[in-house]
Amino acid sequence: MNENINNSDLHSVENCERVSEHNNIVNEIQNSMPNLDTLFSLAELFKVFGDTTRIRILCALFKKELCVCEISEIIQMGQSAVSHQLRILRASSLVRVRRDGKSSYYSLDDEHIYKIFKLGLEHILEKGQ
Amino acid sequence: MNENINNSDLHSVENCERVSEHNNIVNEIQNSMPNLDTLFSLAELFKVFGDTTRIRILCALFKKELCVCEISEIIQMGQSAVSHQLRILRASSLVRVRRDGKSSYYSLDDEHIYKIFKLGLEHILEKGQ
DNA sequence: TCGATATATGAATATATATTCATATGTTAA
DNA sequence: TTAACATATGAATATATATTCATATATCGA
Repeated sequence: MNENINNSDLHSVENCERVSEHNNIVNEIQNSMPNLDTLFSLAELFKVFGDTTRIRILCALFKKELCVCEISEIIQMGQSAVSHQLRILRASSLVRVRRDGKSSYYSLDDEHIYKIFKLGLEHILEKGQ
Repeated sequence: MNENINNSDLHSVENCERVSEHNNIVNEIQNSMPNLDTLFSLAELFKVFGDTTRIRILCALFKKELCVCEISEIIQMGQSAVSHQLRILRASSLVRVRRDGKSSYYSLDDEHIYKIFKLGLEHILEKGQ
């Protein structure tokens, strides 16, 4: 958790050199920013994308709906690990499940995923990894 | 690190019920996926977005170039913490620095950031946080 | 040069989290 | 109902990482 904002721990960074502008700039930008809850949720979402196993699962699901054991084989990871990660993806509404007999079939639950994925790829292609 | 793929540790998930299709599906999708290095880099990139402090820094920089002590005040975090996070943002080519006298001025280094940010916001608005 | 300011960074610590193991739950077929 | 299969999940462990503290580096003015 990185939400432990503790003013008393802050170093005494009062004002830097551009004194007159300084406070105006700080206030202006503070007011323009989304509230902390929103930014926290946003970070939580990207955290879900920030794991190779989950990225690989999402990427596999771009093609088609898959059951857990198929995902497990495709990305060469144990069933348990895959299930745990699918739970996280479910909790973020990135995938949905459909039960059919003994199997659970997972599919993407959001049209933003592919776009985010693609923008990320463009960034690393341009800037290098 | 989550790259320790160890086949010998995998459970004996050989085939699920749809036996005939199974191997074809697995192969087809494995072939369609970007290589592991690319997906690893992609996860690394999103990991950078997956922290509230860094998201707040990026969000502050949407408005204008800022020096470290301004960022520190805007997001109400210590100078050291901010510097550490800026280093990570720099390493991912998400921000760039310009030195001017005693201050370092940071700005966004990528036009994808805002788009990714926006898509993420759309997701949490639709799906709830 | 010296002191003040701004930033950067190594080390330590606390916290978060991914994987594994063991096992529970749920489903189907015999 | 029992056995086999598919998936889910709690607990433990190992690893990663965010923040803080102390301190180093860099720039400027007196």
